[in-house]
Amino acid sequence: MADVARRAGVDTSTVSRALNPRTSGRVRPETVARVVQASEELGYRLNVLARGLRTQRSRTIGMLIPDLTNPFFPPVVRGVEAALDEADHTLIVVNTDDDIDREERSLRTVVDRQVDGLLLATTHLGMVRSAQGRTPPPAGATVDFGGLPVVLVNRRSDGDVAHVTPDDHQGIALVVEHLLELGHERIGHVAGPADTSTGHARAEAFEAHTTAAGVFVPGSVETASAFAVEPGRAACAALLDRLPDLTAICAANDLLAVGCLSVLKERGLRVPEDVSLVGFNDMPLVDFLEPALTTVQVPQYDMGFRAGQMLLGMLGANGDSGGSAETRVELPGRLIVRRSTAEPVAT
Amino acid sequence: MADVARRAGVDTSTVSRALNPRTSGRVRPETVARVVQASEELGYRLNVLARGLRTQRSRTIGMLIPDLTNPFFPPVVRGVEAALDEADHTLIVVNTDDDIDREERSLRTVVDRQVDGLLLATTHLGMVRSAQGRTPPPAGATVDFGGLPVVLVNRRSDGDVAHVTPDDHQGIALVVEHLLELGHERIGHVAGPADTSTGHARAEAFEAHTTAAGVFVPGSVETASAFAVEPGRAACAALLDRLPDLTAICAANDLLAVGCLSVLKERGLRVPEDVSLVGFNDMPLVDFLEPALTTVQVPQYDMGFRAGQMLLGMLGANGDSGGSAETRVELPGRLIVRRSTAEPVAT
DNA sequence: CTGAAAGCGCTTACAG
DNA sequence: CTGAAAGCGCTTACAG
Repeated sequence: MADVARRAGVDTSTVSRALNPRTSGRVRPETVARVVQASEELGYRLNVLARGLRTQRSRTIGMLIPDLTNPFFPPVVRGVEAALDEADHTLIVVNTDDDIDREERSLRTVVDRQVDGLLLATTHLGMVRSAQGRTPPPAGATVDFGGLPVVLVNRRSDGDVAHVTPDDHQGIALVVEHLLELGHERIGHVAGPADTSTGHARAEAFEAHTTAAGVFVPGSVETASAFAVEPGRAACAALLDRLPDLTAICAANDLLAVGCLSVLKERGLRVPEDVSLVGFNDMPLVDFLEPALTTVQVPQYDMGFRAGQMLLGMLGANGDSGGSAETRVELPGRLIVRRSTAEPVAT
Repeated sequence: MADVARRAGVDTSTVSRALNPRTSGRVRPETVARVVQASEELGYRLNVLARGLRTQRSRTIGMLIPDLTNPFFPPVVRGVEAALDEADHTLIVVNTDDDIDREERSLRTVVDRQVDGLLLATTHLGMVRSAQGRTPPPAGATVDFGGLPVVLVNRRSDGDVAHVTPDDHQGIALVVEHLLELGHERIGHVAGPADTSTGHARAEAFEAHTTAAGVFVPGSVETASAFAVEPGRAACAALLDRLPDLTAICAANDLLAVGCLSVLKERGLRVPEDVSLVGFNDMPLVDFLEPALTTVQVPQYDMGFRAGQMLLGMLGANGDSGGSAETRVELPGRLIVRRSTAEPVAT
């Protein structure tokens, strides 16, 4: 920058003003032109870290996700990236492996990098409350990151933390309705872990909607230990053992549904002739399964985008000044009907 | 830091020395203890950005990938993260969408953030040469980032840029051998785009190995326009039209194989009875396809890990001082035999 | 409209 | 072993 100043024959402070769109109005147009030219000739690039040190804003956002390897997250991350990009912010994503210790370390890493805000797609909600400093940290949640703005992604919290999540109730409603219309009356639910807001909300929605329709079957909800294929297999097996006459299974996510599919086949049950099966998320390749999986498509990219925008809004960093100050958003899903659901065969 | 200094009754320079493991040896143990205690009481955390400004090392690495949404990359990214983590560096990943303009913008973003080095998993190789400043930038590759160390991931370059890639020749050799052993003699290859080093290398390997075995069929290589399902369908259809009597297809990647599988089924060809099919990468869910796909498992995590280590090595930032200075690594794959390959039926 | 000065939070020769 | 000083590359009141 000193070089640019010298070449343009001005002070560095003028270079700074000239090059900053927000302040370039205050400097004479000819001067701006001279500075711009000098900076281009020199190939000058602003050191954004130095700027951050001075302005106390790093224009960086930290995002914690459990596992990048889970296909649910990449589209979300891309959405966040897109939103941040518009406001010239950078994203740092860190994996936490769903491990509370790693979550704390990751949080520290990211906070130490002076992020301006946090996006949490992470499981252990206790952390969030602690983060906000609103309650004494629950056991195991000792990290404090001094009032940094945070928005939860794909997770809700019991406190009043901002979030954007899929609309689980609406999504499950779509599934139950679809199954009802086909004529199913004995429907099971392979639920996700109860300590995830998503697993919990979907199970709750399942009970609510089947009950409302008068078709809730006691014992029809089996909770898997994790959102993965193996736990899906185990839960489905348990469910089938308990209620062999189920004609449809609603899984809390596609991986769980894949687990169900595999035990169903193993037991000689045909999908959808004997048992209809529905997933959640519409992850890649699920349309090439046999049969192609009926599932709920969640607007993952949008979720990320909205979450990014929301956080930027909290920072006063996005263009639209008087934009909606909505702080809790639930995005509706879309039912994608494929081949894994059909009318139950008459018995 | 000033607060810590005051509380410990020392100068900030002493605080700095005491808290830095590399220099804490030079300060009296009691002083260190006092400083550490003060910093803990105050919850002091080093501002790594300020440190970076002073030391001219951000301890940050930039990584460009075409598309995080492609399941191939997340494990690679995790590997990189793991390697960097050990040396206390942070990763910034940016998507380029395989678009040359976005690649340049991404590069700029990341370079502007003062990264110490670059990991490029990106397609447009021209850029790399330009990056290294070894040749006049090819048309369209105008970005210059002044001698930053770079290592290519999953890509090779014609220059002498460091890289870590899958060993495509070895992987394809595994496939061809497997097919040969089963008795196939008319094998087709659905190749990836020729302008990707991976697509190119695999096609080359396919020709070399089938030729060496005396079973190369002229016209048996059809190049897909991209590594995706639809292009795989198109290429497979073209291949089948031209050579209806193929008994096996080797696809340059799993997505391409999925495309093949779908046209094969559409045409009433059974896999593996009529046509055997092999993919590459072993992406998630490919084992739940019908039939489960035989494929080559690439050590993605390891690739990322090695690449990260290599770059750290170039920066002199990793623990092991005299470590191997290998600069071009090709990691062997493993053939995962599942149900999509079998002996050809006798005619 | 522009310059001189101070300062963001650190590290590191340089003295002592 | 420790302090005082300078400086990394910026921005921003404060004068003029």
